Amino acid sequence: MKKTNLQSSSVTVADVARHANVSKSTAARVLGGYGVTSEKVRERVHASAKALKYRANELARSMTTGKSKTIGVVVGDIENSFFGIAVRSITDVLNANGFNVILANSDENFDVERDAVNVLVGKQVDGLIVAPANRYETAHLENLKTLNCAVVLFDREIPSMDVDTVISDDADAARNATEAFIAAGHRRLAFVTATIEGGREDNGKWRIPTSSVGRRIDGFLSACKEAGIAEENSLVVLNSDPDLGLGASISKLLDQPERPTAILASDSIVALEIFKQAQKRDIEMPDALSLIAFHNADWTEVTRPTVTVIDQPVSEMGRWSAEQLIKRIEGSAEPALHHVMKMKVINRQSVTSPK
Amino acid sequence: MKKTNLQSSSVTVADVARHANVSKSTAARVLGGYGVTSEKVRERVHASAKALKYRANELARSMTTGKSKTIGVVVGDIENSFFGIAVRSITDVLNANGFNVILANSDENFDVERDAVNVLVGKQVDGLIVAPANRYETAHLENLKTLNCAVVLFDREIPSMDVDTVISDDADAARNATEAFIAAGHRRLAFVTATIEGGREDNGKWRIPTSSVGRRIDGFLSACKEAGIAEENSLVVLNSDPDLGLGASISKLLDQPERPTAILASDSIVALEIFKQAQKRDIEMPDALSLIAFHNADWTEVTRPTVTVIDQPVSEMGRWSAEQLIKRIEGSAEPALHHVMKMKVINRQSVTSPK
DNA sequence: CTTTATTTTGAGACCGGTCTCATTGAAAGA
DNA sequence: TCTTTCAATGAGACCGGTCTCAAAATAAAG
Repeated sequence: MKKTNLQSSSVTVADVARHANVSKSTAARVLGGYGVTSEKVRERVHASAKALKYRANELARSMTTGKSKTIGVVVGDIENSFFGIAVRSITDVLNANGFNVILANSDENFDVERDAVNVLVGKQVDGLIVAPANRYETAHLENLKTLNCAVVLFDREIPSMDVDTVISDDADAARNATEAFIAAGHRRLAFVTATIEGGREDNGKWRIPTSSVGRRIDGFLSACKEAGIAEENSLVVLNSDPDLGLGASISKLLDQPERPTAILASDSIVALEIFKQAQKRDIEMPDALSLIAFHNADWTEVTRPTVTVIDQPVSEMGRWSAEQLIKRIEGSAEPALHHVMKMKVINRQSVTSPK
Repeated sequence: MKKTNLQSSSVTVADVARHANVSKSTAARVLGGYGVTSEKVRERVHASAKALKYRANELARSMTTGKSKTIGVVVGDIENSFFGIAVRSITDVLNANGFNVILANSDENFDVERDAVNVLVGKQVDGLIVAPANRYETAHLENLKTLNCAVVLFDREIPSMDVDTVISDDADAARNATEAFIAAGHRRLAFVTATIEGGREDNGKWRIPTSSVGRRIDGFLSACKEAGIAEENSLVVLNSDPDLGLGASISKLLDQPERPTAILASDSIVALEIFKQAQKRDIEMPDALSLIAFHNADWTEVTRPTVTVIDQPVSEMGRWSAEQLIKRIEGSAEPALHHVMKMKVINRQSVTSPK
C-alpha cells in the first residue's frame, strides 16, 4: 500500500530514513558520514539509499556547513593558452582536494571582473583565484577580507593589497631579454603588449593596469636607459585603440620608416601577430627583425625561425596558487606570501645581430 | 545602544529587516525583487541593505527556488585550444543569460567524466554541456533524464541517446581531405589521432570511444577504400601506448621505411607534434610529406609551410550548445535536436603531390 | 539485579532565503 | 458613517541538509 515514488523530484534523507525505518538524524549521519552509527543501521540505510537512488544535495549541505567546496577562478581570457594552462593546473589541484571551480573571464575589463567576483561571492565560494585586470582598482578584492573568502592573486600583484600572490620575475626577465637584444647590437627596440593604456601617473609615466605588463615595461625601459638608448628608440606599444585591436598598432609599428630591429612581445598572442605581420611584409626574421616572446607557447618551436622565449612556469604558478588557497581555507594564518617565480629564457633562432 | 555588527559573519535579510523596521517577509520581497511593496518601504530597506552591506546568499536562494543558475561544462582538456575556444563561447552565452559555469576536465577518461558529472549533479546544476569521452559508456548521462537536469552533448554524439547534440560533419570533412590527398597523387596515407583504442567491435573494426574521431576515421577509410588504396597504405594511428604518449606513435610512423606521404591529423595538437617530428627528421614539407589538420589553430598560418586545415566552427558550436541548453532549461519540449555544422577546408601550403 | 557509564538513536532547531496565506489599513463605494 | 475592496505587510512553513542535546538502549561495574 506504499505510495510508489516514481516522481523525478529528488530523494531526500527524510525519504531514505522513512524507507530504512530510522530517524532523519540517523539516516543523515550515515549518509553524511559523520557522528556515530551502528553497523546494522549503516547497512540498512545504505541499502535504502541505493534502492531510492539517493543523491545528496550539495547545496543544502553547503547551506548548513557554510562550506561550498567551490572556488571561483577569474582570468583574462581562457582562450589564451597562458590562462588555459593556468586554469588546468589550478583545477587539477583543486579537484584533487575536493573543490570545484567556477570559471569567469574578465576580458581584462575591470567592470566585468568586479561583477564576476561579486557573483562568485554571492555563490558562497570558499575562495577565489584572480588575475586582476587592474592594479589600481581593488575595492572589490579588499571587500573579500571582510567576508570569509580566501583570495590568491595570480600572475599580477596589487601593491596595496597584503594578500597571497604568485607572480614571475617580469622585470628581471624583460631586462635580461632587452639586454640580450642590446648585446647583439640592437639600438631600436620595442616592447609590444595588448594591454590598453590606463592614463598617466603623476610623474608622467603611463599607468599600466596589468601589473605584470607594467613590470615588464619597467624592466625593458630600465635596460634601454642603462644602455643609453634614446627614448624614441625604446618604444612601448600598447593597444591604443581597442576598436582597431592590436593588429593596427603592430601594423603601424612595422610600417614606420625607422622600425625597430628587435621586439619584445608581452605574450604569445602578441608574438604570433607580429610573426604574421612580419611574414606578410616579407620582413626577414631574424635578420631584419629579432623577436623574443613571453610564454613558451607550443607553436614557438615550429616556426621558421623558431622563437626565443621567456619561459614562464605557468603550471607551477597555477599549482602554487591553488595550494596556497587551500591552506588559507584550511585556516592558515601565516602572513601573506608574495611568491616570485623565476623565468628562464629559452634561446632559439629569432634573435641575431641587426643587419 | 544598538549592538554594532562588525562581525565578519554574513548579513541576512532578517538583519536588514530588523534595521529597516519591517518584517523579514517584506525585506525579502524588496531584496529579492518579487511580490509587491510600497515605495517608502523599498527605499528604507535598500538603505538598510546598503548600510549593512547586505549580500544575498545565492545558495540559500537556489535552495528554495530549485534553480542554481549554474551549468556544468565537461570537456576533455581545457588546455587544448579547441576546448579553450569552446568553453569561452559557452561561458559568454551563459553568463550573458545569468548562468555561471563550473568547469571540469575529463582528460578523455570515462571514469573521471562520470565522477565529474555526478559531482555537478550533486551541486544541483541546472544543466550540463558535455563532450563525452566515450560513446559506449552512457549510463551517467542517461541518468540525467530522471533528474531535472538538461544536457547538451558537444562535438560528440552518443548514438543511443536522444538528446540535443551539436557536432560537425566529421566524416565528410575527413573524406574530402583524404580525397584531396588522393587527387594530388598520394597512395600511402595515414590518419593520426591521440585517441586511445577502445578494443574491437564484433565486425573486427576498432572501437573508437571518441565519436568525432570515429567518424573522421570512417570518412578517411571510406575515401581510401573508394580509391582502391590498400589497407596497409591507409593507416590509422591511435595512441596505442598511453604511457609513451602520442609522440612515440608518430615516431614509429615517420621512421618506418615506407612512411606515408600524406597525413591527416585529427586535431591541432597532433598536427603540431607531427610538424615537430618532421622538422627534426628533416622531412621536407610539403614535398616529402603533406599534412592536413583538423582545427584552424592560430599557429597554422605562421609555419613554413603554412598548414592546410579543416576549419571547425568551434565558437558557433559552443554558442549553439549554450543557447540550446538555455532553451531546455526554460522548458522547451521540442524533440531533441542533432545539429551538424559544416566544416570547410582552408587551403594553405602543406599539401602537394608526392615527389 | 541494580546502578552507572557508554554507545546509539531521535526530536527539533537552524542555515538564509522564498512563498503562501492571513491580517492590516486605507481608499472607494453605498 | 459603514461596508467593500484591494494594496501592503507580517507570521510562519518550507527547501534538504547539519548539528545539538536529550532520551533510549546497551554494556560494564558493583
